[in-house]
Amino acid sequence: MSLKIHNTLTGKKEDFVPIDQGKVKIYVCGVTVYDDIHMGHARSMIVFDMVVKYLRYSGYEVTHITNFTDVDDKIINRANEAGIPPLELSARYIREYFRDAEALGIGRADIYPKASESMDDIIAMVREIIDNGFAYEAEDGSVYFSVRKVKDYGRLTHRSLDDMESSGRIAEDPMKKDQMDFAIWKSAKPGEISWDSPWGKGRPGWHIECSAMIRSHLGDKIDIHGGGNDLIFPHHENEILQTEACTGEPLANYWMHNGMLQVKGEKMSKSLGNFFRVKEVASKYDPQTIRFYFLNTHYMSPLIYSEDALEEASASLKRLVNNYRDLQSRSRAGAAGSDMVAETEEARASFRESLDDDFNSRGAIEALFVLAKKTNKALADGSISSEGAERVLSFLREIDGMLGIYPSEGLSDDTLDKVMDILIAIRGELRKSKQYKMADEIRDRLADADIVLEDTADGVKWKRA
RNA sequence: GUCGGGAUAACAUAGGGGCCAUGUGGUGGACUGCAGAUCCUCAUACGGGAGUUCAAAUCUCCCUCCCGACCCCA
Repeated sequence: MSLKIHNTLTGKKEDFVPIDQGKVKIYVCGVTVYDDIHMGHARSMIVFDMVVKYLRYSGYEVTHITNFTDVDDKIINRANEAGIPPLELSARYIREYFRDAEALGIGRADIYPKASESMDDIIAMVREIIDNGFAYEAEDGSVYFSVRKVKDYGRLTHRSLDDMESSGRIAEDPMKKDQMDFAIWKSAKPGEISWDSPWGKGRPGWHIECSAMIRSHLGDKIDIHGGGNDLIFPHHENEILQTEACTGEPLANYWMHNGMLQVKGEKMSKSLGNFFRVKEVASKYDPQTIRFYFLNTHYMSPLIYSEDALEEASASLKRLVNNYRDLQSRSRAGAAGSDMVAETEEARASFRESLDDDFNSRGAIEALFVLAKKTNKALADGSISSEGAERVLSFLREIDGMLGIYPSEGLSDDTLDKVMDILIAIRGELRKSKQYKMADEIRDRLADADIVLEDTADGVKWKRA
């Protein structure tokens, strides 16, 4: 069984073969930091977080890089409105990004390069592209990539240059030799943030930063390049051209693109104004629920965002969490019974098989529900041993390193166990003497403290809410 | 228009030639002082049309519709 990845470049699912055995170099496009991130960004972040974690789980040594675009028109405009320097604005939203990422349980990338701090690499690359004859300096000091110089434009987009040119809505730019040419260096307008370059003061075009940062941090060629599918054209297409203009080699072997989050059938985006900030959503739903919501569907599928959908995710996840809590309760009980080896191994195999199949997290979660059904049954008839419960729990913790959907806090608080034993015993006496009012009050007040008491045929059980 | 991804029960989603898919919600039971959880049970499916096949939700072809990309975007 081996990992398969849907490659946008070929449009097919392919066996994953890394450049260096046992190692993976992955670059995931980050965000332009001029505002808080929204749920669409969250989807991409959670998806690739799962991808990176699964690669590591599978034994690969992964180097993961995600960039920040911190120099750009929108940042400049926002900064002007706010009356602060652009890099101060972007620095602020980088801080907010990390705050939100943490709230979503996103693991840290190895490096987070910024455009503003990669200027030497960028300028060197622009110069190299010019030297190799793929770009030209315009009268105003901007540098444009000459798309007609490459023979196979559109490999990722699966369209020919002529197709695109005839359908494009590109504003006429007198500086360009061909209207499909794109800026890799933009000359500065008066008073605008800029860096010195051989072509005068200016700043990088949007696509060049990724090409330059990948090259300086990961080398000429990487294994996986990821991002939202809205980046396929022109961003990723152009990254390919820029890098190849220097190296003569393909930039990445596998291109992965996540599907868009939609609101009422329309893409969630800043420009449409239909976005929900991670901050708002994270204040109402815990990170586990948000992660479950996104991972409960394949990363490439479109997903329609709604509060109802999150509520449903919350209800669904509760089933898994209840099962997890019940297993913890059984594990504490010191009971005899099945060791659950077969069930756990079956679930692990099924889980891995799904993720190996183009990171099908939905299928992996389905395996968890199947396992929960089996263990619930065993819990209901008391046929699972404490060791068995612990075995299942340990498996769930193992895979949760990737999914991040189970409760994060530990439950092995001996003191709490003892206190609960006492409370349950006292409440039992009350119930025996039919003092239900008092018994219920104990239960209600424990609920306020996020501890759930359940009266079952096998005695009283408790778990955290 | 050109490219890409889709259409699966009430809803949200997996699957991808034959075998009881998963969850939410709904039905009826079991358990139960109540509540909750859990178990059992039932119902509702593969956009439309041709074809291939012993067998199609799954393969092929055609059609319809939806979303996205083609200016910025995760």
